Amino acid sequence: MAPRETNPNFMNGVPELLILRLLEDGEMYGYEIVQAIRDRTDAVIAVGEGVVYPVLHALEHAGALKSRRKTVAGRSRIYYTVTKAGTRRLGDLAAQWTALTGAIQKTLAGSGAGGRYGEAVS
Amino acid sequence: MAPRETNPNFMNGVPELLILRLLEDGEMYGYEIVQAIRDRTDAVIAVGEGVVYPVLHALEHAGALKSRRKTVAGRSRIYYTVTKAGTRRLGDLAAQWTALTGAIQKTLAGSGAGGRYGEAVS
DNA sequence: TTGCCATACATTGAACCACGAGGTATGATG
DNA sequence: CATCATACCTCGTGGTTCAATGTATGGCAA
Repeated sequence: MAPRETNPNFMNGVPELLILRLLEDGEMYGYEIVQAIRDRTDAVIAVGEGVVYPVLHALEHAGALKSRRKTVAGRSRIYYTVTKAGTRRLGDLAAQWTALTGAIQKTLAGSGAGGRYGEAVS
Repeated sequence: MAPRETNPNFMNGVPELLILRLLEDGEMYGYEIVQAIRDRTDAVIAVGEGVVYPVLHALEHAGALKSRRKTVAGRSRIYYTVTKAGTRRLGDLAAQWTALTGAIQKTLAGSGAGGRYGEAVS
């Protein structure tokens, strides 16, 4: 038989994708990102700080982000910016995501004459 | 502080969704489902048997599927059919999935004038 | 007739990611 | 002066998915 070959962790890294995309529009700090995601998705997606901070650190460590400290109103913030490598990574993740959702969408829409689940909800 | 409230396991259950959707078009057996998913998605999504069988058992246990044994060409197969409860479940999952991808899509498309990541790939 | 591969079922251990809870510290508000 | 919102961080847990492995049978070729 064909030697297994399934695609590993096929739908992870969405927080990473969202974070990179938000930062693409301008520098932000962690706490701000948490709220931005909640706000822009009408709370459909709400990642906690326990998700965001580790991702931020990992991305910086991987060279996809760079940070600078800044103190605003006595508050110390760490602003993150996307590097060139980060933009590439964003492109990759976005492409993967598009392929994945496309495939699922296609399956949902299917060819069945009966119920159809691929249409918009509202 | 605002009592946390993130949305738990926000993108799981995709295999379950696909399996239910496939079975909606007619009864199938496990091994067949594994290949159907790979075929219909052009191998973009490929779940292993180790994913499919447990899901099948769980769904049957939950009353969303019912099964019947059938021997074809000396091969013993277990065919699964969606129950009324399964159809409901499928509807729920599909709605969740639509909401989720919609939210992500919106964020990807964003308002940024620069790069846009929400468009189709090809 | 003896391997070998595809079919067809199933289980298991590890890996991974996201989650929630908790922890520190400061400024504003009452 | 106490409480809340800001702002950072880490750790343990839990749920899913993964690859690997196991069993058994049928078809096909050497």
